[in-house]
Amino acid sequence: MSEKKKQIVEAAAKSFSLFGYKATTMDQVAKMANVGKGTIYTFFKSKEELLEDIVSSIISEIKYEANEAVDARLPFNENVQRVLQRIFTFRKEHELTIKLLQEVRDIGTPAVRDVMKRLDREMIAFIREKIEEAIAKGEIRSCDAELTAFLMFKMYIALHVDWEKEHEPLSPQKIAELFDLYLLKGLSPR
Amino acid sequence: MSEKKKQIVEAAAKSFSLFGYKATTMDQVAKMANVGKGTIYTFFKSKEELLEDIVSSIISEIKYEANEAVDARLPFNENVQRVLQRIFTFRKEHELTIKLLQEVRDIGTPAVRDVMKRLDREMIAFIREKIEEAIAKGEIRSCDAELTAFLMFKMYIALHVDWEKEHEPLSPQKIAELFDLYLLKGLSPR
DNA sequence: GAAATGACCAAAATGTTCATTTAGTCAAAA
DNA sequence: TTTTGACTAAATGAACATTTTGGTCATTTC
Repeated sequence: MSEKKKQIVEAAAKSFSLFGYKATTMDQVAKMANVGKGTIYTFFKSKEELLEDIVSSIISEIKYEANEAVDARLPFNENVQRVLQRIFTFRKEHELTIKLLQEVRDIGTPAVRDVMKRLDREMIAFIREKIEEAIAKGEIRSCDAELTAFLMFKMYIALHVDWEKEHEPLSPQKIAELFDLYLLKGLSPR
Repeated sequence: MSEKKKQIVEAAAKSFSLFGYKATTMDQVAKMANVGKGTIYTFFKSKEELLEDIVSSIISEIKYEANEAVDARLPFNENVQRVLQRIFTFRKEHELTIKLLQEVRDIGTPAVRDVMKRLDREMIAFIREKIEEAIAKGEIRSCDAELTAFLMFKMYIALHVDWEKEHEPLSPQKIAELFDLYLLKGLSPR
């Protein structure tokens, strides 16, 4: 990747993270990246594409981290927990992700909404792969992998995000325990 | 309840249902109810309180219907399914509920958002009661009833509402099956 | 001559003004 | 005592002016 492009992406990521997508202007990005505004448009055809590119990097990063969390020697239920925990820890600690999720909640910027939806979809697809692998290996009984991944994801959001809106947060141990009790007991091999 | 009050409540419910909460004016309600606007304020101290009163009725109605769905001869897992199905069928078919949920989604009227949140909370409280009864009777193993009710509710929304945003809708049978497979298997008595 | 640039432009966002609408009140009527 | 609708202060939104901003492209730079 060209040096200029790298500067642009870094500047944009920093500005999005500091001020949000909407509040970041292309002039701002150009200035922060020390390039002319026109240069940005030789690499990206629009502001939205710049955001998409950055979010694609985030997705790769999360997938990488989630894979790091997998330990082939552990059973499926422990690994799926580790993966989900990594994904949501990332979501909760990564500056840019936090800012973008805030922006969706508070302003609802359509471009940001779309891109965060894609992030969710890709996370579900990632979990789905893990489930399919586990089915192939006979670690869990056969099931609709897409649906199962979807439910796992939604359940994790419920426990990790929604519950805290009206109750005391749950400890990671508690979440793991609940996840095991409710979702995984139903998937253990017959 | 006085005749006038009944007229007012009916008119308001009809107007909220047709035009939404925000687009309904108190003059409109007064006209539809054939009363002077001032009369409304002898029964309700504000437009918001009028909405709250109407939603309270809806809550009672749903609770009544959900109780109707319970058959004491059936096991817990079937009853909880029947209750949840009734609750969500109501949500999906009741004109006023539909309109108010749309308004929250499209405009985000704060008063409506608050009142629909209360509806959710009360539904969770209702399910919680059923769970506590089942625990007392030894039909299911002991668990955090609030948390379990919360998860059941969230899972039903995921299957009934969220899944359809990007996939083919699930049949009621399929939902029941999934619910049983994932959530209830983990609750069966040891 | 390929890459980079920033002045430029149309369009979108934002600020401003002002007439209309609306939730809520209260003196008068029923 | 109960009901009412004209009234008011506040909220809304239509209309217009101004500024900002994403994106382009003729010109410059190396």
